[in-house]
Amino acid sequence: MASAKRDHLIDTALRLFGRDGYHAVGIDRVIAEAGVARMTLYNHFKSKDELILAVLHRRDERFRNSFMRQVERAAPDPKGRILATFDALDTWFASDDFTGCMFINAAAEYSDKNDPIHRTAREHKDLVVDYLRDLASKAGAADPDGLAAGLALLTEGAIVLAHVAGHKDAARKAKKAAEVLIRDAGL
Amino acid sequence: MASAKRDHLIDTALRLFGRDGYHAVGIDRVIAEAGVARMTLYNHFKSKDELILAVLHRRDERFRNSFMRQVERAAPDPKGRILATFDALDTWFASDDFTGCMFINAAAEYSDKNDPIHRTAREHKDLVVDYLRDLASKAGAADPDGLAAGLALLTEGAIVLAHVAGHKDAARKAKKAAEVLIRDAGL
DNA sequence: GACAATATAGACTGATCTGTCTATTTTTAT
DNA sequence: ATAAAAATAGACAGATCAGTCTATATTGTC
Repeated sequence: MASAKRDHLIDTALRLFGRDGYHAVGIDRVIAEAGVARMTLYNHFKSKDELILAVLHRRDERFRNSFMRQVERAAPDPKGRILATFDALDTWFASDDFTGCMFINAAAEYSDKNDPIHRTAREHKDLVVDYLRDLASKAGAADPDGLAAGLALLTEGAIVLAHVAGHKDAARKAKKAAEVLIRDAGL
Repeated sequence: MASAKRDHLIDTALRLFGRDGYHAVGIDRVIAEAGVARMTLYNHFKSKDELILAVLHRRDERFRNSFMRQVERAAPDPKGRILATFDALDTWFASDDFTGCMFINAAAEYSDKNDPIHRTAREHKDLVVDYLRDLASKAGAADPDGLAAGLALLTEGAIVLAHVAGHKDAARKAKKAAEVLIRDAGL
């Protein structure tokens, strides 16, 4: 299953889909940029949709191994980690190749809720909420579900305003609002 | 400029682009669904991109004449109107044809910040923030900019979680968080 | 070195894409 | 009624789309 070519194809497709979208990027461009033969792609993936799914899974995996780890490195305590979440967002938004969230963008292009691509996007967002709920719970919030919901709203809102509206300070604004919610939760 | 055919084309395209996305919907499908000749479309719009821009402008206009008016009808005072914003969101999310925000989705497919389509999406989001800032200011918030930013984050976050994650209660959760921010702003 | 697995280039299908052109018909306004 | 404007159907161009097939070449493994 795992192979160097397959890996390289996923990485290339991730970059292209992330920048230009899923429908706008054709198979031809993926294989050209990857420097790989057409049949190599189709030997590793049954279809373009399968490639997109592999891309989203890799993105999700990177989120866990990069974003989450960054938060965990930044602070030892749950409350500190909640706040560090918004610092990590800020870093992400500031990167040159920031083109929004691949899952939000995927759901935009595949609006059918039963489409595996949309479903994968949903699963990722549920993971984010679960992560925040876990932190809220460990931090001893009065209502962990409520706090997690508020934090998730601020997180997703920040991604949208940073990408769509170009608000460079979206993460910092979100952090300030998060501090209010955290205080309200008794922390 | 204005004509019945042109109007009908914009409405049809709005429905199709809104449901299936911008790249996924071709000119052929727009004219077929609109029951209009090919050249009729190209006589009214120079290109597909021009049609998309017309669609976004109509969507923005409908937002002002529908969403904003709904909020203004719901409450006479600024604070009440801020809260009514989230009720209006809730109604929107509950509609059968809810497929997310056309501006967020447009920015997803046209990530180049200088693309007129992306720019139009940005302008719409700025309008939303301006509207919330006006309400926050009139309500007498200590820091209208800060409150407006927080409310905008909750608004956009709710749209994303309702669409991508299918969270039916996103608007109500956002309203609860908004109440906390409003209280913190001294209202 | 031999064998099997993997990758290669590129032709090919059939569909779809945006946009142009023409020749004819319908609508509108005077 | 007549002239001008708008809409029509449909062919056409040239590009691109996803996906299949084949025949050759390059790998990696024992």
